[in-house]
Amino acid sequence: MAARSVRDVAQHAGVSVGTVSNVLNHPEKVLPATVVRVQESIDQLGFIRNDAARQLRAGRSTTIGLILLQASNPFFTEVARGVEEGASKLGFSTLLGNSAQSHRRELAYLELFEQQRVHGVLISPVGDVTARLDGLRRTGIAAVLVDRTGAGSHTSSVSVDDVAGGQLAVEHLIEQGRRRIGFLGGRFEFRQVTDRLEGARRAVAAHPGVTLEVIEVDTLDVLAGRSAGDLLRTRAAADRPDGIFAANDLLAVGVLQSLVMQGEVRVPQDIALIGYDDIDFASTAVVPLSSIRQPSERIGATALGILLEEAEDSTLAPRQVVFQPSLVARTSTTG
Amino acid sequence: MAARSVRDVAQHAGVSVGTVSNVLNHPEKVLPATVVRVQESIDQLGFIRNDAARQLRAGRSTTIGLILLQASNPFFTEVARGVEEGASKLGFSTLLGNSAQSHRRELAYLELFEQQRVHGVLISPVGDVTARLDGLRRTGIAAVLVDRTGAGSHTSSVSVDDVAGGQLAVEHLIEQGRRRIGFLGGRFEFRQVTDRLEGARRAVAAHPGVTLEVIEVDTLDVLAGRSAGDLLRTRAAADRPDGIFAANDLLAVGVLQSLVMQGEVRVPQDIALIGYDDIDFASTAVVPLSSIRQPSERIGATALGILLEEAEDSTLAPRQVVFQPSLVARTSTTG
DNA sequence: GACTCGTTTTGAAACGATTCACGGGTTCCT
DNA sequence: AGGAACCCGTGAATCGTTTCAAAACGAGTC
Repeated sequence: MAARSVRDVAQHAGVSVGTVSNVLNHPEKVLPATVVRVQESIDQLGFIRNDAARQLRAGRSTTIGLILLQASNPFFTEVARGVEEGASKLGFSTLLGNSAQSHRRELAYLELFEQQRVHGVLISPVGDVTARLDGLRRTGIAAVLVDRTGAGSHTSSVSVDDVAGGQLAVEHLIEQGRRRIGFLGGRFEFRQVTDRLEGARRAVAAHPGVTLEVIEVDTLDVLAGRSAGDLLRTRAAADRPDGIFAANDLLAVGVLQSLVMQGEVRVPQDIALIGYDDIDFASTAVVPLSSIRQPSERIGATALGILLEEAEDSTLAPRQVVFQPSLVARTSTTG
Repeated sequence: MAARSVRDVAQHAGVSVGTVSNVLNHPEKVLPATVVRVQESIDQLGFIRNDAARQLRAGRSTTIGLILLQASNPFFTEVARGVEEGASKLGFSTLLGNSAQSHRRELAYLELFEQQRVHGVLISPVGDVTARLDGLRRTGIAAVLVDRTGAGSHTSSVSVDDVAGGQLAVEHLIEQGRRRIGFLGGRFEFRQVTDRLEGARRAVAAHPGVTLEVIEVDTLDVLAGRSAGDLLRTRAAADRPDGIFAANDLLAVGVLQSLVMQGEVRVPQDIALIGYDDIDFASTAVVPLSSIRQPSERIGATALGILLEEAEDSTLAPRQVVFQPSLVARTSTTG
């Protein structure tokens, strides 16, 4: 019942509403004694600012809208954490939406965020949202793409160089003396996957005598990895790869289970194995798994930074930040 | 720049602002022809409702505040998904806060949510927030506890019966013929852990001849499980448990790796193993892991339901809903 | 033509915080 | 003493939406 307003506080403290507002927002403009008196009234009445009224006046909120492609993916969870921490430090809150790879849901969130007049939008898009984002910008809402390059559009972006990641992985395998590289992956409609393969291709091309075999799977999970591993085990040792680069860690863990469980193939002695993403489970796998690590939290924090700058000054030229992934070498490649 | 308001739309369509508002909220009260005309103006101008103004008028928002104990924990992620999906279906949005087990952050979120005049608050609390929640309720903001019982307070709650879960796990081991049960766990300051142990105790007590050994670990992760497994392996077969109940799946996976990797101890022939939580990795472990499953999404959805009811009618008596966990039997216990 | 009903639309009054042009008061300078 | 400069505080106007009493209109009835 007790929803106190500035008016109540003003009355209680014997000042005008304007003064109460100034105590809240520009205390330096108010006589210290008055500040104290008003503050006491605020505490006594349990007054809490009504954010809706603030926003209405201000024209926009202090909330950042964040739309994730897939909330269950640890990579995005970490990106979100980076955003959230940075935002709360600066007094912004975060409204989180999970598009779950649905373009429809993604658009619904954009509409919701526009209704809320959010301060800005961070999005790892499913479909083509450039037009929609341009529309937002016209109404004064900045937007930044996450984990996708915005090259060619008016939108800034923060992404990771997956080609470099693939190259890093395969070059590491080659350095460990491997000559018959296998790329394990699938769902080539995802840019991430094709980029990683492209990186693998480049690494192989730079080293004469090294061959690349592409082993396609239907999904990027543990079970798919395990069946791929089962298949590899049936081959003659000379006929199978001596180094495998899996498009993600789940696949790699599956392969690992299949190879190691039977004791026939040793990792890394017979086959060196490297994954991608460096999920928590990579380091605790039966054989600690080498992987490629993306600076997920930094991606989120950086995207937030750019977003806030553009929210202040909409004339800034769009920027495309591309982070470089890094190699995490563990037993599965180094022995 | 172009932030159209109802006034703009009204002018463009040649009607009054009241009519525009009615088209938006009570279209049945407006002549169909007028609805069409107004709708066209809305589309042409690209008008988007200002939510802040709506909320200001309505007195509260259509946002649900959700405060999670630990966003990185899959259990809470799933709870959040349950809340989020239910909410968006009903036209509510979700504001997500991660207290990360910090009481300070938890309080900060509560304050933020009160400023936002959220429709209601769902919280898995760190510290004692009952007083704060009572305060919220007095200002018309409902609150429901998640994954913690609110017995004795004015607050409704939705939780899981961890005692029953522990009992279920150990009874399952006993049914499989195991007589020397080991409970693997630690951090006994967490109610969850002690409850699960209590459940194990009860199951053992109900079966004469069955013994229970508590094996304490410092953390609840894979590495701790692995060292515990290493320790067990050094014991004589007759002297070690023939059935192990781990306080969570991470521990269980660690034990599994240690036991199975050396080939000395077979799971489940020599030692049957069951975990808790049924995380994704349980089913894809080297030996598919039996586990206790909590209906996480349903917890979230149920909590949301109660919250919305209480938000409509604040005189409702608080309810304490306790869900029963279920057994997921896999190879690690059944062979 | 005057009347009543019922339907549709109108427009002003909220909601609560912020802003800003203004007024009253003091200090300091000339 | 007159006035400029400054400091504090005031209160009405504003943001955009919803609501609701009242007005406008049309159709039907006597």
